[in-house]
Amino acid sequence: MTARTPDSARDIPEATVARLPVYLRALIGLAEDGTTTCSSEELAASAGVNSAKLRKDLSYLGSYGTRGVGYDVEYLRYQIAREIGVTQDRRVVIVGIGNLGHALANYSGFRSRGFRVVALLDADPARQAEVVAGLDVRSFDDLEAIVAEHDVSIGVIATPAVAAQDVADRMVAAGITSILNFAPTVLAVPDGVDVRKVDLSIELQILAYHEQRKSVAPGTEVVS
Amino acid sequence: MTARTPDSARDIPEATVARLPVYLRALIGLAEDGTTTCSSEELAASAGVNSAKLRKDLSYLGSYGTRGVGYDVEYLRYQIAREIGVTQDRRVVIVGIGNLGHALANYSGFRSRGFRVVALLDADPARQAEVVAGLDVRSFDDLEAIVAEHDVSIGVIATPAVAAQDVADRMVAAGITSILNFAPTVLAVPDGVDVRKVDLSIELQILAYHEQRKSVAPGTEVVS
DNA sequence: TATTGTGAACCTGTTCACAGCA
DNA sequence: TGCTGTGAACAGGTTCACAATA
Repeated sequence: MTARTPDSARDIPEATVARLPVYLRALIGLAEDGTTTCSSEELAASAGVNSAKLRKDLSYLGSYGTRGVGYDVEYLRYQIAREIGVTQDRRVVIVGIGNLGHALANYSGFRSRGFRVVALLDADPARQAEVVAGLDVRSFDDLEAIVAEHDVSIGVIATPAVAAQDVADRMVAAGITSILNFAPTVLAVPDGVDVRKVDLSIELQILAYHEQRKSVAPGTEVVS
Repeated sequence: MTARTPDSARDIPEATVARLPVYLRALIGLAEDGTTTCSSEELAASAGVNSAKLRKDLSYLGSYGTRGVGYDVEYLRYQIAREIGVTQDRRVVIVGIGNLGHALANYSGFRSRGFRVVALLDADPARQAEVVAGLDVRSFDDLEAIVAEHDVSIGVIATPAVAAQDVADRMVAAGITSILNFAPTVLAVPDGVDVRKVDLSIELQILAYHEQRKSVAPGTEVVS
């Protein structure tokens, strides 16, 4: 008597959602190698997880495998792509076309995964003369018009930290509900807006912590 | 009778370690604003977490606050910096000087947080003519010599996916035990080597998943 | 009195181990 | 027989609520 959608189970755990793109990439790799069927063990190895976790994750989507055989690579690939929602194109704007913005604009992984960069924006008029990755760099003031015109669903912030909150506020006001933030700052946004952050210096500091602990000889911690 | 180190408690949970750099940044911001003391509530707000979590996290480091008063900003800042290990400089090499490698080499957050980029390496001889961020781009073959000479502790991989595993293998062989991987691929490394990955297209796909679910009207999931 | 530090309860995520099935 | 799918046990992380205390 449990209510279900016809085509996809609800309530996929967040940790599973974060791994689905990894599985998708692994499946694309297997398909390119000509593999048509794979076991949970093989796919898990390609994705860098253990097979129990993989099977548990896939079980939240449905039963797409065959007992005693494994998974059909193309079929599972399609099912995961549909679940993530990368079967339809998503429009992206990038704000802040410095070094990082350049790199993001030129990143080929966007196109190949259903994301289309429709505009590059920068507040600095000097940068607005440039053409990057085949797109004119436009004024940040055009944000609202561009979001409305292209039905933009994701905003990428690659500005300095000091500008990031203002950019986020403007994005939210313009109707964007998903933000990927590369600026090293905490963003405040209303409920219903998703923010994910990518923070280089935090990643380095986490590595530094573990590095520091490695250099201490094991057993040293016991003290009188 | 529990054994302890004199200067720092062991076994800090991984989730806490990942937040310490955020607290550190928040404290630096407060210090710049001239704040000398703050409550867990204030610091938590700056860091974008709730105060119970903040206090629990800090409790793993020791008792650095004063009941009824709060935390001394400078003192806590130093304690967290020491715990993370950013009080001593760490040497970094970046391999793969394309768009992203350029951006990383020019990123100012490195220096300000105790990380020093000592070399930029690329396998493409055409790129080895360049000077980026004041450093010559050198041949990837120089990796071992550079790691030995500068006591490099962290390697950053910003190459295409296809080259990343080879680069990681060479880094590990050269003695690097911490890797930050920007290439969209799963790296296999021996035990004792830490890898953290930053993957733009995975972040976008996670956002796309949530975006897709927002566009479905709530309550739609109940069927027949 | 105001705020920290923390046991206990709760929740989320992972792993185990095996029943179910092609 | 071999591999998936999953309940149950376990581990890790978060939140609550209050005792400890400057």
